[in-house]
Order: sequence, then C-alpha cells, then structure tokens
Amino acid sequence: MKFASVVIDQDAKAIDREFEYKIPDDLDITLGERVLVPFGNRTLQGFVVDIEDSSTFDETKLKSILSAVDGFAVIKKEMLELMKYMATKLHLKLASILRLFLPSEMRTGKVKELLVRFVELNDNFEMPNKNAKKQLEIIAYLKENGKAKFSDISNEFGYQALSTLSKKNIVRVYFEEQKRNIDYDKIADNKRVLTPLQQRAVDTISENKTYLLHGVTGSGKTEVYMNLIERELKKGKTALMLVPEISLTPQVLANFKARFGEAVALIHSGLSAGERFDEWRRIFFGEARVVVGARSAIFTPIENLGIIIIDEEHEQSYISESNPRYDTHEIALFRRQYNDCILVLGSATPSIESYSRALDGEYQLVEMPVRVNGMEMPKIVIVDMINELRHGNSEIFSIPLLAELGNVVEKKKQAMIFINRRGFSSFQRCRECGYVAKCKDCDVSLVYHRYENKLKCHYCGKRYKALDICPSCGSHNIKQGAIGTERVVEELKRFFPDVPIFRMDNDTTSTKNAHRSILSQFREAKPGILVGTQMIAKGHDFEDCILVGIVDADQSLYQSDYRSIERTFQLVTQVSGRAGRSKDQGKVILQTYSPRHYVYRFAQNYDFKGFFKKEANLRRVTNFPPYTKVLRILFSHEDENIVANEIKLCYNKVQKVKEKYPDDFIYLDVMKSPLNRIKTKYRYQILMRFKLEKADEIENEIYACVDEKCKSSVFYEINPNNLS
DNA sequence: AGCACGCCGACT
DNA sequence: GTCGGCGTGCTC
Repeated sequence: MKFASVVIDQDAKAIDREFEYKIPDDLDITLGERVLVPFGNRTLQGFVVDIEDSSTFDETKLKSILSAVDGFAVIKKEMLELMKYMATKLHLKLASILRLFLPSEMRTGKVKELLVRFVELNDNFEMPNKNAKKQLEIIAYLKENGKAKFSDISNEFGYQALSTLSKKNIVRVYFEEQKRNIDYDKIADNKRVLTPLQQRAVDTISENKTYLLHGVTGSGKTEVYMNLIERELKKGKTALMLVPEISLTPQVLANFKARFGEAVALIHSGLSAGERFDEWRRIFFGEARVVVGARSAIFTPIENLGIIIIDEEHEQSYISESNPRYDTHEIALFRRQYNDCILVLGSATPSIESYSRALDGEYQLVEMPVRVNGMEMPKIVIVDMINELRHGNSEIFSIPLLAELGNVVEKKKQAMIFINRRGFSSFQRCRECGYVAKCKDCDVSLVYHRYENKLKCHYCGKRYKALDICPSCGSHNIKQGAIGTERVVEELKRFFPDVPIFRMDNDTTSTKNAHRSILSQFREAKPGILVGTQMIAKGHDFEDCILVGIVDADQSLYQSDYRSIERTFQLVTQVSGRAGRSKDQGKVILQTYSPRHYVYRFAQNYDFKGFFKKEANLRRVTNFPPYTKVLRILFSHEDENIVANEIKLCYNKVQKVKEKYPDDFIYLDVMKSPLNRIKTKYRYQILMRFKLEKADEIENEIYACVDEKCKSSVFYEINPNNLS
C-alpha cells in the first residue's frame, strides 16, 4: 500500500497543508498528478505532492484517492521543489503556488484540447455504386490526399455522401488534437551579423551562472539574446525568455517566430484561454523549445533548460504585487540553480539591487556601452516649469516643447509625448467646499475620464457619473486635478488642430488588436504625435520620431518610497531612447519642477554608473535596500475592528522580536495602509526595516508572530515597490 | 472554502 | 415547544 500527500486545490489558509490518502491498488497515481479526493463530505480536486510507503496519520482514518484527473503528472518534479521553496521562503499558500503552474482555465476544466474530426479511407472496402458520384469523388480525393478534416470534406462534397461512406465503413472518422492557431505577424527573419561588442557578450555568457548584461538603449541586446538561445538549441537545450508584458508587442513576437519558427511558444495576456492552454501543452510535452512570455511564463513546465533570460530586468512588472506575491528574479534564480543553466538579466538601466550584486561578484557583469549604429543618444533638454510659470506660461506644455513640436510638424516628422497617467485628470474637486469624488469601495479619489465622461476607480474599476455640480454644496465650480493622457491629447489638438494625434494607454488598448492598430496608424502619420503612458516607453522604433516630450517627469519622483528616484532615472532613459532611432539626432524635452535634482543631471548625460554610485551611496547612508531589508505585512478584512485588533496582536509580538534584536531593527511601526480601503476591505500594515546580517533569522521569527487562525488575509512583502 | 454542530431568540 | 440565526471547529 502506498500513501499520497495531497494539497487540496482550495485557496483557504485553514486547509492549506498536506492531507494524506491511501492510493488504491488499482489506481496508478504518480507524483505531481491531479486527483479527486473525498474531503469532509464532498469531493475536491487536489495535487499529489508526495508519495510514501507509510503514513504519519492514523491509518484507520485515512480515506482513499477516488481517481486521477489527467492521467499524467501535471506538476513536474522541479515545480514541486519550487513549490516547497516558495512556501518556506515567501510564506505563500501551497494551493495558490500550485495554481501558478497551470493555465488557470485548466484547473476549472473549462478548456480542453481542441479535438477535430478527421476522415481517412479504411484499408479494404467495397467500392460504392457507380451512381454514387459524390461518394466516388470523396474516395478519389482521399486516395490523393490521405486524411482530411471532416468539415472540409463535408463542405466540399456534401455531408450526406460522407456520412454514407462512414456508415458503410469505407471511411474511418476519428478525432485528432488540433492546436489553436496563434495570430502573429509573419515577417522575414532579419538576422544580422553581430558587432564585435555583441559577439564578445555572446562569447562571455557561456558558463552556467548568472550574468547582468548592461547594454545602453540601442546596443542590440535582443540580437545577443537570440544568438544565445540559438547556441543552446544547438546543444539540444531549451530556452526561456521573459519580457515585460508591456513590451511584448506584435513586433517582438513576430521576430521570435521568424527566427525560431515552430519551436517558439508564446505566453502573454493577449492569448485566449484555449490558446494559452495549447501553448502550455506544447511546452509541457517538449514540442516547444523556446518560451517567450511575460512574468508568469517563469512557471512554465519547460524541461532541459539551457538558458533563462530576463529582458529589461529592472522592470517593476517582474514583481507580482497581488495575490501570490513573488519576484520573478527569485524564481529565475531557483530554476537556474535547479537546471544548472545560464541566467541573463539584461537592461539599459539595471536595478540598483542587481547592479550592486554584480559589483559584489554575485552576478557577472557584461557591458555593451555603445549603440549598434554608432549613433549618438538623443539630446535631453531640461525645462524648468517654474521658470515657465514665472514667464506667464501656465499651459501644460512649455515654450520649448511647443517650439520643437512645431518644428516636427513643419518637417513632417513624428513626436511622442509621454505622460504616466491615464484618464483626463487625477481627481475632481469642488472649489467651493473642497469635496473630492471618491470610490465607495476604495479609499482613493476617482479619476476623471473625459472621453467616456465618467469617473473611474483605478483600483477596483468601478465607474461613476462625472461631476457637473458638487454633490455636497451644489456649486458648479469643479477643479480638475493633475493631468492625464486624455487631457494632453485635448490640449495638443488645440495647438495642432490638423495633426493626427493618437493616444495609447490602458483605456485605448483594451481590445484585442487595438495596440497594433494604433501603432500602425501612427507609423503612417507624418506629421503625427503619439501620446501615451509607460506603454510607449519601450520597444517601438519609429525612424521618423525625432522628438520625445516628457510632460511631467516629477510624477514618479515624488512617490514617497525609496525606489522612486531609481524609477525616474529608468523612465527618463527608457523614454528618451524612443527619440534616437533616426538618422538625425533626436531630442528630448523633459519638463520638471525640480530641474536641479541629480536624477535629471545623470539622466541627461546618460550616466548610469554615476547615477548608481550616487543612489547606492544614498541608500547606504539612509539604511535602505539593498543594504537593509524592508518587510511589510499587510492585513485586510471587511470589518475594520477585526483587522485593527488582529494586527495589534501581531504587532505586539513583533515588538518582542525587536527587543530581542535591538541593534538590528532600524524601523518598526504599525499603521493604516495609505490606501486604507480597497474593494471594500480595510487595510492595515506593519512596516519594518532591519539589517541584513541576521535578516533570515529575524524574518522567520516575525512570520511566527502572525496568528495562523486570524480572520484577516495576510500578505508579506519584501522590499515592496510601493507602500499603498 | 464549505459544511456540521450547537447554542440562543421569535414564531406558527 | 421548534425553526433558524451564525459563531466555532473540522476536513487525511
């Protein structure tokens, strides 16, 4: 008799542990399989995470596994190990980790293999009557072509004839699994000879360890990645390449398909459930040997890995901020180690964390400091917006930006305007009584979207009627808050009524092909202006785009977390890169109210190393990561009393830990989360910062402070990106 | 998560 | 008397 440990597939902490079951002798259950088990008085789905010869539980009370779900182990060995690692390291629920490893629709049984009916001739049969013309045609066709789709034959020659042939056993009807066709642009592979610098990078990145590839924008990192992948494929290995969702554009996908053809599997949010499921199966069964995808692709069951690449490694989006919170880097490091393969972190603006690891020798640094075409980086002009105001310009565009835009229009060239906020204005406020429209489920002000004339909550997505009169005092005097993309477009139309202006943000790209269509329209528009958020900041090369305007650079600068300066540097560098793809040197107009801030000085000179030195030093003296560790524990619950009480209990215990390590704690406090309520749940947090030496030890003691049975949901976050 | 068990109030 | 409210505890 064998015994299985099963994790029940339910997202509830009360039952998030292993339950033991007997494996009946007539069932062939393997490690990692999905099974159905009796649980209480119902039948639930679970995952077999361990198989033993004996049981630790009272054997007479053990129940038996009812059946297998898939008939094969959906969770491979590596992923079981990864599950254990994530559970201990990140304190995540086992079930929620396992769910990351399967396409979500597969769990609910909503997607299946697409089975298509085929027909083929049987080996020996009696020819039908000469009068049965259609039937004879079908036989002739099948003799010629072998098998064919049932539907094709039926459309071509008629259903009656075909079904008669089937009844007479002349043709055999059977089902075959058909992979859904993923739509991508078909282009020719534009493989280029590597520059000596690129070649050197490829040659250097050869050992099974972690490399940080620091290459300036335009240094041709993608071609390096592709060469590395090719090399691994030749060795019979596979490759996993992660790209931020936002830059997983049709062009990028097309490039990979062009180079690697059928070997590529694509995983991104644009896929339908069925497509995602098929790609996952192609990866699982080893048909796909190159996986290109966004964050979640790090969990795909690809085996025999030779290389993992994280492009734009500094990107925020590699850190999952909701539900199972994880950092893709950490998962990649685990898989690198497990597979003993290469890991490449690539960026033009590496994160402070990664770069300092490289300097410490933990990663090997590989540099590509020169652009492929030898072009100069675009010139960044810093415009002091306070000065503009002093000279009587209270518009959102400065005089220099308008002048440059005029120049672009005159030359029939293109410009991009970057503003990192969607909607029209950040809030609406009554000038008379100060009333600000807020979401009723979340503690945030609503964003005005003029195009739809609605107020939207950017946290829960709820929509409200826009204010024309103040609901509190009846005044018509409504003020608009900080500007967003819609407002920028509207203002631009005022100045350049005849120029085509496009807007690209979350709101305009929600439909399937919107992204592609906006970009192709913009490509044709000369002159033309593209206004957008983050979304326009990467990957798009427009030869004729000679100007980039950054409307409000400070926006990311004054978010009160320790990474905001780093983020601003990355953003400015990234956005500026968009202006530099043409023959003429591009120009960037950066509007700011803090023109003297060092971040802009370094960005202006494209001086990453200078910036790193300054910023790293600041982090060191102010005791912030990577020199310390920040830990945030977030409690949330619909009942404010419950969260407040439960977090207080936890905080008291954490204080005891602090007393035990008085020299290691730099900061500890408990507070309402800045966004006190989201989706009807109240949020409170304990925030702490401690030195690295005993960090693991302290961390474990802190995790033990959280009452397993408390009603609030609890999230742990290490070095969080934002504290809201 | 869901379901049973159990201990208190208001109802045919 | 009993129907049903939801607090507590259990699920291999």
